Amino acid sequence: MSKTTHREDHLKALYALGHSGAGESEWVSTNQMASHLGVKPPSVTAMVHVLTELGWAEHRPYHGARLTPAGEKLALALVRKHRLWETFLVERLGFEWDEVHDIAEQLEHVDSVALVERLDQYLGHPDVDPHGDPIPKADGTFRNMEGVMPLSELGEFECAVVMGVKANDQTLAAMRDRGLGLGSKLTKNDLVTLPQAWLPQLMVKTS
Amino acid sequence: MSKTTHREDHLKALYALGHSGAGESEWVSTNQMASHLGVKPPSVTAMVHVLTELGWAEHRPYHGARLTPAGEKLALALVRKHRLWETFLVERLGFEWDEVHDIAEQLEHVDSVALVERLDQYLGHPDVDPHGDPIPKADGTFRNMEGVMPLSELGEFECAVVMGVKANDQTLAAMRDRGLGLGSKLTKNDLVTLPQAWLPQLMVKTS
DNA sequence: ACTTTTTTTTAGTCTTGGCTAAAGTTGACC
DNA sequence: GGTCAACTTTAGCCAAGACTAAAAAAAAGT
Repeated sequence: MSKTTHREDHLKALYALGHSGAGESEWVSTNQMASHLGVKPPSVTAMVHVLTELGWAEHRPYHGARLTPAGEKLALALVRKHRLWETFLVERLGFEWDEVHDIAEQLEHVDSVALVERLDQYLGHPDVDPHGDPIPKADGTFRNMEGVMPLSELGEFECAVVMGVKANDQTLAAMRDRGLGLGSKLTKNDLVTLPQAWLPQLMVKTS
Repeated sequence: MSKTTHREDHLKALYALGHSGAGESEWVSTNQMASHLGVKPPSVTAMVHVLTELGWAEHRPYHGARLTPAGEKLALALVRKHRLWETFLVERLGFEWDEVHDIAEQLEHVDSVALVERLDQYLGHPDVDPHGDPIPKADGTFRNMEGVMPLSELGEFECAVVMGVKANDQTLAAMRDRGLGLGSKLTKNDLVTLPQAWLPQLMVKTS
């Protein structure tokens, strides 16, 4: 991996782990990043220092790290690229939604602003990727995701529509085998017939 | 750059410099490779040793290096990827032929056999890239390029068609400004009106 | 054929990012 | 509040690939 790719991977980890909730960028521990990146903690400490030097992250020793606004902007651009490529792979090349993550992981590091913008245009400025995750616009704004929540947190409902999925490739493939996809309609009955592990992973909206 | 990317770049250099003529893989000097890759000769020597270890090249000290059949196969796969991506960028994303080399240089290192094959299919199994260079098939075979030669080597002719261009991005842009492209028709008159430096770069076929 | 120049390789150093082992902090539990 | 466990950082080492400077080989000139 290039110097740049390494930095980008750590930026993305910081972003991914610091935005699990709905709020602002949260402090992320070295251990969390290390296990997320498949690397040992000391390596993360070293890279966090580099990101700090670059003004992309701040570091409170023994406490954690988080993105600066500048770092957040860069991270969002990476998320944008990743999700646009995933959309391309599924919509245009005919891949399944469980096959595209690793390929997009490589494509997102290609460095060309013109390429991203042309790809976005070619795809018709999509709002969400094949997993229902919103695609940031070039200015960093997001599609509004109000009313979407995990199926496990839904109380009483009659009918819900799948708006997104948070799962690994293996689970995604299993869901596909079951006929589940974006837009699938669910009823109360599915709460007991679907694998229980899937309930927090299925992001739905009542209709 | 990753370890793999570095190796691939040296393989490609070996391929590009060893196939200028029509014959088999020729011996390439360390200096040639170094200047082609923008690197100093000792770095090339080191990498050639690595490629030799891997069975992709052979090295005759103080004489040069050349690809083994295994290395040639890998190099051809890289050329295939590069030219397919260039075709995608021009045909689908609307880039100009002088804008795509550097982007394709990055895209070609993405590692996924399925991606290349789907891309090839999506593009309709093109025979040549936007510069008229033949795109190797998955099995390594090429489109037949008989009868195509540099305009400078053409003797008497009435009308010639541009089948390919061997030029850097700057020259490509200048040719585009002149209205030159694949399929452009040329006459004897163009031999004197066109910049003389272009004559060996324009690959043509009499019609 | 011998010397000189050019090219190539070897030797040794630097940078970047990874690792293990040891030292330093933090926080939790009595 | 003291001790202990968990987590984080520092220290020191390795690998890969780049570089410069020096040695070795090949090529060229006389």
